[in-house]
Amino acid sequence: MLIGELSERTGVSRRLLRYYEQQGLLEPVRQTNGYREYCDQAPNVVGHIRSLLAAGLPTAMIAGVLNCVQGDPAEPVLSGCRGMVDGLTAERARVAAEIERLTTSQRALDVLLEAAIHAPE
DNA sequence: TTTCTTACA
DNA sequence: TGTAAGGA
Repeated sequence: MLIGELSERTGVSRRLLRYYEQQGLLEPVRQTNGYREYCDQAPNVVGHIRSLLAAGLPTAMIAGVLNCVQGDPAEPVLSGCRGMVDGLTAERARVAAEIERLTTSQRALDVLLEAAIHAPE
């Protein structure tokens, strides 16, 4: 299918679809006229890209994960990506650290707000 | 009509 | 990201 159809079926703009290609996330073949030709799995792949992006994964890592993610984006099926586990584990650790940092900020704000409640006008 | 690339707002 | 330009 051409970019227009893929765009309609995924709700992702043509512009963004071309951007995904630039990032190495999608690799459509080119017709003789230069038009991008996407495979039947493209809609699913785009779905995976969106969920992976939502998970906060950097595009560089998404490119790798896409090679072993299949099926409906709602219920991803992973196969043969043991090599990805380390990367994903590291990413999870990064997210956990971020949560800790934010939690610390939240506590600091709570202390301030608590003090504000008792502060005189 | 649809798509392509490049580049600017 | 949207959009315009200039082609195919």
